[in-house]
Amino acid sequence: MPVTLRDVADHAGVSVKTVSNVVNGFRHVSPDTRARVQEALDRLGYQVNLSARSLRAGRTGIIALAVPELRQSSYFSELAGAVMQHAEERGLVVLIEQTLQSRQRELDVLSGARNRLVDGVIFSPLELGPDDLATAPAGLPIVLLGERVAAGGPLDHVSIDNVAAAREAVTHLLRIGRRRIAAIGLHPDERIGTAEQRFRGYAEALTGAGLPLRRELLGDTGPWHRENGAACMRALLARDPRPDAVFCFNDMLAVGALRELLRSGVRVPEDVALVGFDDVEEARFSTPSLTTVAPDLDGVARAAVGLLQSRISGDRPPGAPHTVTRQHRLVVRESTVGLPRP
Amino acid sequence: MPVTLRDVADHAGVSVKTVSNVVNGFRHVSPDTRARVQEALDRLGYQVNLSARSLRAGRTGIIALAVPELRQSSYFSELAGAVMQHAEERGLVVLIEQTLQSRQRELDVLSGARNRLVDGVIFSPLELGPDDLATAPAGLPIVLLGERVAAGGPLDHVSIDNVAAAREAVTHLLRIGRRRIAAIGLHPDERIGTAEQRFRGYAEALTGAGLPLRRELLGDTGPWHRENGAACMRALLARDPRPDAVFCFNDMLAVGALRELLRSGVRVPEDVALVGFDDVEEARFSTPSLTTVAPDLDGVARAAVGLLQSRISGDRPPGAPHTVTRQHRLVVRESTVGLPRP
DNA sequence: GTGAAAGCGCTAACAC
DNA sequence: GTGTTAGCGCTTTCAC
Repeated sequence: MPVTLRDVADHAGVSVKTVSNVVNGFRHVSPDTRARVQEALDRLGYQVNLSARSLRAGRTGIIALAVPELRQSSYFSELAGAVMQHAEERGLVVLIEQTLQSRQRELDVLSGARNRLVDGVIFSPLELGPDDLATAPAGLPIVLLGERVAAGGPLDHVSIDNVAAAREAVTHLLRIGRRRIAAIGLHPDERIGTAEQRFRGYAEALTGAGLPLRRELLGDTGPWHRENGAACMRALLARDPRPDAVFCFNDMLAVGALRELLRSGVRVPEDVALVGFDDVEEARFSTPSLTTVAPDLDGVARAAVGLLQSRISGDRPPGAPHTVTRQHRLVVRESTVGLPRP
Repeated sequence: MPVTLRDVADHAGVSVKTVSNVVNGFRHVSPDTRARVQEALDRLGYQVNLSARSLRAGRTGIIALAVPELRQSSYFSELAGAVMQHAEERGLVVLIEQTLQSRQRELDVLSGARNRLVDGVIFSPLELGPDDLATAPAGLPIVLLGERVAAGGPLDHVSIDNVAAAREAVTHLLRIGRRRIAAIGLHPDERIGTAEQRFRGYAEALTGAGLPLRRELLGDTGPWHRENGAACMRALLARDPRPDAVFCFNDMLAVGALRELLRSGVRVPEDVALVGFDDVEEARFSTPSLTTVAPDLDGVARAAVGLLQSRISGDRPPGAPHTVTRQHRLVVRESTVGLPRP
């Protein structure tokens, strides 16, 4: 049987209000009373009932993080770790929600149908576009991550400059002399979203160098998982011309592509250079290690939690959405420049 | 302003109770009333207030999953994904808690101090031992994962047979002719826990083959992260005798060790064979791919959620702890047997 | 089949 | 400085 304020009050011979004051560190309590109450608190092992407090306060202190999935995408688990860390610093706990490539599940996140006891949501959508945002009720604070929904929409938004980052990645490949640069990770049915932006950066870099976009070098995939990277690489290797470099839209695809290249006896980077995106830990430890775009993950997480909390606390009333763009940098490793010459 | 049952009741011209009946699918409501209420529900966009329902019910439908961290250990993020999936099938949501190698944080998990609005906890401890379990209040259902707290303790417990699994892994190395088999991941200060059990299996396999335990082949590490695997491997390579095989206590260590071996020009598996533990996705995609012990992760997750729910629902009153041991199998890949002969 | 009322545990408002 | 009271939104008796 849980111990209530009432129980403690009875034991200490005071009112519930006084116990509440002590529990919440209210200043104006006589030392004598405070001591007596504290003793009763300890003896009975009182713990606040957060459901009751939440009901009263209209808040739970829980925020949701809605991501596609944790199992096959290291980026999202690293992101989750970062978000949890920054949330904790602000006294929030995080409830993670997997949307699992389901449009319906993403809509549920937006409407709050799935989690009605969270104060707000940090949401990395995969399926939804700007039109769907109309269904977001004004009541639930939402911060968007990633590029699925373009900046300028009705919601707060944190991202990096994906177009510029992709352009830099491909420019690096051009600079080391590659000309048949393939891309892996295209989602041709999408007009918006991260895939589209990274493709745009890729296309801009090629065009800027006076190179054509070649259909044979464009690798469509489903979800950005390792096995899809491998399958896509296999398809590219069978085509003519063979690429001499590959820009993968995330590191999972790159890891899969790398596996396939090495399995086929293709040398990396001598025959084919490889660039990924996200800079997950795994990229530092593959052989060859992976050149990749490193987003400021902690900056993204911190900004997202901060924006969300400013909405929850009411510091920023609904409307006037903010867009935060965090830094990124290209981390050059062995998959493009090879081992350091001894 | 959130819509309450009261609001809906007023709009539909019925009592709060009737609306509640409709919301909860109570059978004995006349079709006519039900339709009118439903219409009001839809029109006003009613959503239940879960804080209120939780306060009333004494339950929140949230369970916590307390793990060391998500960012550097793929195993725990894959585990988290699996737990979330099985929890959802049972109508529960999961709040993830990182204990970050902190003894105090683990104690807080146990006492429920950190999360007092969860109905129960699935807990994978790293720092705590059996003695600490005394501090677990009977009120909060807890299911333990892993071997930190030996079976037979006061709490429900789900794991695999780590000793047997480690023995099989090392026996495989013996069978392919290795004799100087090193181990990476020892925590020499610990008397219990996963490291101890995997070491025990390692030792049993060697002893069973009539081989001595050699101090030079034992690699102590801190946390089981990639960089520690690399550092530990570097140390082992500098010693005499050089190992001809390495059993890493998890896949992160193995990935780090592999990186270091390849960097040093050591051929895997020809010069040094490598075995990991956990079978994270990354192990399938490294080159060479990693021989590793695959625990029945879904089985573990399902059992943990099931045990926890049976405690929460009261199906199993406090006491009479269950221990569930799930299967494992050794997945043989290139890091021990090389590429398949064409 | 439907309604009235009590109360889950807490905190804010107000009295003393 | 401390106590009393009302009420957050819901579900659960118990009447009708």
